[in-house]
Amino acid sequence: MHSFAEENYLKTILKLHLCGVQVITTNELAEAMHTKASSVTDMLKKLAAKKLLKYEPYKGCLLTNSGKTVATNTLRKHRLWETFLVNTLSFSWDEVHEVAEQLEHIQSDKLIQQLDVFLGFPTHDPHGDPIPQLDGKIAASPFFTLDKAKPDKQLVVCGVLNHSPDFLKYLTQYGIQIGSHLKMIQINAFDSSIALVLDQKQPLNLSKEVVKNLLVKYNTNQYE
Amino acid sequence: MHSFAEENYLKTILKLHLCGVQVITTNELAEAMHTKASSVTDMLKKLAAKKLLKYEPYKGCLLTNSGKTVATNTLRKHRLWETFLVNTLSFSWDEVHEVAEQLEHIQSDKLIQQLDVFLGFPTHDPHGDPIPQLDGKIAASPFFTLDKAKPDKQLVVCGVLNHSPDFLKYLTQYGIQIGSHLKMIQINAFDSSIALVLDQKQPLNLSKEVVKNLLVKYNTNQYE
DNA sequence: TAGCTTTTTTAGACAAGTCTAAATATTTTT
DNA sequence: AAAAATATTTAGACTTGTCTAAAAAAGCTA
Ligand SMILES: [Mn+2]
Ligand SMILES: [Mn+2]
Ligand SMILES: [Mn+2]
Ligand SMILES: [Mn+2]
Repeated sequence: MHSFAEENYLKTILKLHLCGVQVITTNELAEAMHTKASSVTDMLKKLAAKKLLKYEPYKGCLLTNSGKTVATNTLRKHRLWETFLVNTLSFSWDEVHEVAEQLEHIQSDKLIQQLDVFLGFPTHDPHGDPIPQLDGKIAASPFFTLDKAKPDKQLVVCGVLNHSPDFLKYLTQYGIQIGSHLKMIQINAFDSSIALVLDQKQPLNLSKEVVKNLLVKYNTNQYE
Repeated sequence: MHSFAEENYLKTILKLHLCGVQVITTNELAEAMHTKASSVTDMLKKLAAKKLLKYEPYKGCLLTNSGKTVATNTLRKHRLWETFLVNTLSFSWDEVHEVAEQLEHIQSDKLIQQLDVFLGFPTHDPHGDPIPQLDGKIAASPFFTLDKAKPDKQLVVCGVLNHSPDFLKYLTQYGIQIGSHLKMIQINAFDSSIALVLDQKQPLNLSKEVVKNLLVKYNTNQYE
C-alpha cells in the first residue's frame, strides 16, 4: 500500500505533532528524518498528491485524517513490536528501536491483531510510551518530568523522553527502569542536578539532562 | 547489507538448487521470480559483481559460498518466522507464506537467535520443510511422495511439495495435516488416483495431482 | 551447413528516493 | 525600506530495480 519511506515520513510527522509541534517546517522534518530539506520537499509533494497531508509551499504541512490513520497504525506496530522484543524475546530496552524500525513496515493486519492478543493487549511500550489502539486513539500521557516533582513524595518511573541507547543504558546502569520507585530530595541550585533516593535505599544524584528526560508520576497506591 | 531484491534472487536460486536443478537458466529464474528475463540478466550481473554467484553469459549461474550463506540465512529466517506464525500466533499453514516473505528480510542476528530459542529450536517449518541451522546445514529430506509408498503400510504425513494456499486448504478440508496417519490401499490404474484410509477411519480417494505433492514416511514407531 | 526458432542479452525508458548546488521566498537586521 | 541572513524549493544528477522492444547468441532441423 504505502512505501517504507512514506510510512516513515508520516510517522515522524505524527510524533512531532504529539510532542506539541503545531506547524511542521521542512527543516524540522529534515532534521527528524536525518535527511536533506530538498528530499523532504519532494516527499511532501508526493504525500500531498496522495491526500495524506496538506502542504503549502513555504508554509509547512499538516496530516489529513487518512494520513493520520497510516501514521498512527505505523506507530502502533512499532510499539507493539518493541513490547514483543522485550517481553517475549528478552531484548533490553536499549536494543529494540532499530529492529522495530524495520518490523513496523510489515503489512499484515492479522499479524498485528494476533501479536496484540499474544502480548495481552499492552497499553504502553518498554519506554513507557502509549501504544495507539486499533481505533487510532492514543492515550495522553499523565506523566511529568522529574524536575517538576515536589520533594519528599514517593514517585514511580513511567517513561523516558530521550530514547537513545546511551541514555537507556545509563539509566539501567544506575538501576533505574520503568516501575522504579524514587523520592526526590532536593534540586541543587548550582547545576540544577537532583538528589534522590532510589527504591528506599541508594541516594543518587542525577544531572539536569537526565532529570528532564525522566517521566514520573506520584505513587498513589503505595502498598499495591 | 543486501537489498530485499538481492536476497529474494539468492533464496530462489538456492531453492532451485535444493530441488535438484543443477544449472539455473535465466528463463527458469525469471519464471520462479515472476519477472522478466531481462530483469534477471541485470540482477545476475550485479550479484556476480558482488561475488555472490558466478555468472557466465548464456551459460547460467551458480552460487558462491558467500551467496550460499546469504541465501541459506534468508531461507532460515523465512521458515523460522512461518513456524512462529503458526505455533505462536495461531496462523494456519496456508496463511503464513506471504507474511514470511516480508519478515525474512528483517536484519537482526539477535532477533533470529532469540526467536529460535523461543520456538525451542524447531527443525521443520509448518509445511514440513527443514529449517536451515545456524551453521548453514540443511537436513536432507528422508520423505517420499505418497505415490511411491507400498500398499497397506502405516504412513505419516511429513510435508508438501506444493505450497499454494489452495492446495493447503484442500488438505485441511479433508483432515490431512502434518502428522496425520494414513494407509495406502491401492493405486487406481485408470486415473492414477490413490485409495487410502485416514487416521484408521475414513476411506479417501486422492487424485494423482494431490498424491504427487504429499510427502510421507513409514510409521516406524507406531505406539509413540 | 544454412535457415529457423528459442533463449538470452542489450538498449533505452521509467518510477522511487536521495543528493548537491543553484535559485527563490521569507524573515530579520540595520 | 533595503540589505543580509535564513529557509525552502527547484534543477539536474545518481542508484536500484523494473519493463518493452530490438539485437545477438545458441540450439535445432533438414
Ligand atoms: Mn522506538
Ligand atoms: Mn518505544
Ligand atoms: Mn513459505
Ligand atoms: Mn514453508
